[in-house]
Amino acid sequence: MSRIDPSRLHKELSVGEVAKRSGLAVSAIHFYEAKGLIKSRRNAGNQRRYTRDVLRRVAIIKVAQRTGIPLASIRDALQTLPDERTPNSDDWRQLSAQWKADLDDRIARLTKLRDQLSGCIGCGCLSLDDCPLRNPWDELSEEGPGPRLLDPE
Amino acid sequence: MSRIDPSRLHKELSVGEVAKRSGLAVSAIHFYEAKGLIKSRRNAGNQRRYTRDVLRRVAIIKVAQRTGIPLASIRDALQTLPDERTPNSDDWRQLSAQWKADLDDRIARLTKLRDQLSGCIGCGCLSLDDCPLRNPWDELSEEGPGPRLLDPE
DNA sequence: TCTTGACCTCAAGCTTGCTTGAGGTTTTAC
DNA sequence: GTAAAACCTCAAGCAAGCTTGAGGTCAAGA
Repeated sequence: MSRIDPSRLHKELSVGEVAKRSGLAVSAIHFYEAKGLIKSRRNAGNQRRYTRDVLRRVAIIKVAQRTGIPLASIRDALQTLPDERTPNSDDWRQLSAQWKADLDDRIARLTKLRDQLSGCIGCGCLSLDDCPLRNPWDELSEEGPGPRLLDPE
Repeated sequence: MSRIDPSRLHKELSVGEVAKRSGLAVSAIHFYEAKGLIKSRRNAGNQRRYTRDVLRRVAIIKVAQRTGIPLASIRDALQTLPDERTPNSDDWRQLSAQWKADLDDRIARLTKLRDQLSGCIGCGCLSLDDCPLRNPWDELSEEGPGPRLLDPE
């Protein structure tokens, strides 16, 4: 009775298909695989074949990236998922809760910075040693451009 | 009557002194100069000598960096200041107002992302095409790691 | 005077997240 | 059966924001 063609439903995906469906470049998918964020099997001709759960994984990766999480951390998080299993909503709940906490933190720090900036606009206190903007020691180093190696440890 | 020694007050600063007082590495100061964010004159022995306003400029640079503004933009902003003038509080007002707007924007986008994340935690909708997290087209690309070249144009 | 320590100029390296290109194989469509 | 499209593997490149190193000069103190 099913109108769904099982051969189509269970077909593995080539990189090109994953790329199209995920909106990523093929090279990015190769890259993610090289970095251990996703996996594939190879067919007889050594071409990558993906199971459909890769689409969900990629979606998760993209969301996490938007929150500012570096790929290495995303990889670690994804590795907490049982291997080769399509991430289910419990998995997603866990990951997203963690990432939401990170986001909350980043938002809080940016907001604090903004408020200090507002308070300091025009005050000229940037020259004073007690200006809050010049003494950011109560804030973790921002995620933006800058030297990670110098992050407070 | 002044107890302040003018020779000390008007002394130019060496890179090392700027580094110590600003908390930056000497190499970073060289780098900023190479990138046109700050300037120096050279003494007879070709060593850099800075006027004290460099400290304020550096402070401004650091604040701007914390907001996530790239160095090139900071340089452009600083170049709107009359050359060789110590930035005063009017200058600062202008710059910081602009940067505050940027910050507001970034915060807004992160907040929206967080709210979507909250709404989606556990919903499993990451697999659906109409999940708000999978359709971020109403948000500008985040400032975090990721391909700038693919930013929506 | 002489010895450090601070300074100088390149050039190259590092990290993150990919892209691009070269040179070659496989799959697919006609 | 063949040509084009898609795929493969490296290697190198790019951007940002610096750091590190090499090789050499300058300045300040004993």
